[in-house]
Amino acid sequence: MSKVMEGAIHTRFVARVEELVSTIPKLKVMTYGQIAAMCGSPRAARIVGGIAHFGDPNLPWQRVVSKQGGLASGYPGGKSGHKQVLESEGFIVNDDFKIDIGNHLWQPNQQELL
DNA sequence: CGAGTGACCGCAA
DNA sequence: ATTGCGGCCACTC
Repeated sequence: MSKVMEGAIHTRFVARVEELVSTIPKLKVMTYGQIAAMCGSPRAARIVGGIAHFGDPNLPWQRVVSKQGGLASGYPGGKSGHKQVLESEGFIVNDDFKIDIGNHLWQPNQQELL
């Protein structure tokens, strides 16, 4: 993977992604593609994944999932670890390591709409 | 400039 | 429904 995130280098894109992730409230999740789109690159979901792996560990990366609600294989402890973290936050994780994003999906825009 | 990387996404069979 | 494959894009060397 590009060593962008490994070196914890803050590029424009990375900064936006991290900032966005930091705004995800509890019991809410965002998809990689969604995040990428909001950061200006709808097709850069993979990049977001890379940032998730090597980005700021203080951020709630556990609230970032795939579009199908699938957990992250690269999460510390694997999907199992990811699952436990989510469950500890109150999420309901299936045996398939998936969550119901339809029920938890967070859309920052709705913040303004309120 | 060209090639390689990946916690993804979407389409085809 | 599941599996496989290719494209994708920000970034580095």
